[in-house]
Amino acid sequence: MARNVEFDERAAVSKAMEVFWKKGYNGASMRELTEAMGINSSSLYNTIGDKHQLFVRCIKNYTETRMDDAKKQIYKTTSPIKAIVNFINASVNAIISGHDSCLAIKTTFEVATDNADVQAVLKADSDFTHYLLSEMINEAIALGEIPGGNDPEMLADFMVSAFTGWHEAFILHRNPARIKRMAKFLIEKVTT
Amino acid sequence: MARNVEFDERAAVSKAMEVFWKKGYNGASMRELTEAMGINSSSLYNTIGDKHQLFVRCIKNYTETRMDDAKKQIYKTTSPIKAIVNFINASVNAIISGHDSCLAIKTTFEVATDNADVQAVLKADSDFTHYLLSEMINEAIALGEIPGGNDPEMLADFMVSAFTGWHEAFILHRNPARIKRMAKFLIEKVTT
DNA sequence: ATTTTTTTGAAACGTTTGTTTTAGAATTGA
DNA sequence: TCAATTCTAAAACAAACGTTTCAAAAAAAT
Repeated sequence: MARNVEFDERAAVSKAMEVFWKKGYNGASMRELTEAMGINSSSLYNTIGDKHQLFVRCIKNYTETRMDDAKKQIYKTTSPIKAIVNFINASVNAIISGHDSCLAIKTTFEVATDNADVQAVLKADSDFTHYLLSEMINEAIALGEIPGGNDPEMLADFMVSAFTGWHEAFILHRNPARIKRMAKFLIEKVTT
Repeated sequence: MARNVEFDERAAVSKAMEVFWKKGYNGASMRELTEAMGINSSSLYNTIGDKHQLFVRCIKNYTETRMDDAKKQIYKTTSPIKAIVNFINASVNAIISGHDSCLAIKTTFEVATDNADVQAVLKADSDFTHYLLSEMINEAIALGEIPGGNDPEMLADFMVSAFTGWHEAFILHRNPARIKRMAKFLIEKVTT
């Protein structure tokens, strides 16, 4: 038989992801991407495929990494309500620590509107976070940590939506205090 | 002297705006834009300028139209609290009635991150909405329509952020009921 | 060691990109 | 009416786009 693929596909996708993150789908060129990945375009087309397929791999890599991190962070927390508050605070920190916003949100507005593949990946990511939060809220209610007056699924939706809005607010106003005040209010309204 | 510009600049910008709205900044080509505007590229470059200047004009047109509409809707409302609730419901309707999301939000994530001109236009729009909501909340508190326990500026921030999050949620899940439930919760938490 | 298969790098593919040029039509003020 | 000026349309611009081709290098299996 013959030789095997030389480059590390995982690492290459990770590099490409950074380019898409900074420039967006339409703003990133194949030349920038392959240069960042350290491979030739022929290698890319032979293994991963075209620009669209590469992009799908990149956002999958992004969402999977994020889902794993969320799981890790949740399962080491002692109580449901602490897990919820930690989750909110982690989101705040991610927003105000400056990195180029969130790739999933950027992609939702740039690509998901008219591309089913991409929309499905991002929906799955959103569903996962939604499920995670719903579970925590249900547990918190069961333990009497928060009142049961509101639908947990709605609360989970509301939290996820809030995070997205905070990202936009921070891009426009660059003011960490405003984000923190909103987070405080959200915690108060969700847990009491 | 000599002749005047033949085409209607206002109408042309409005047509270009629709193209940017659907395709995004990087996704829209000058040929698509000039074709939609019904003019030749030489006319465009002679009057408005290059792609970037055209884009700035388009988002200014978008935000100014929106600000005018908001003013009209507010000033014909009888009480502050009704104005606030109407504002939230108008936002919900805009989201679930399907149009290609919101141009301002799309642009915030695609362009505002690394372009100061565009960021300034969108920040001005955000500041306007923020001011409008803050005023209404202040009046509602003064009239005793809602409790004064929370900072009106923070509440205004929170509302604007929520709207953005709902846009994302609707793109991913296409479920009007989920948006309406969140709106009901927001109204409840802001007004009681 | 040789054959076989696949990867690789560099160059080239035809399009499309944003923008400019050029020649002529049009409209104004005198 | 005529000269002055500025508009418009079509074509052309170089550069960049996503993608493919092709010959040579590489490594697996026989």
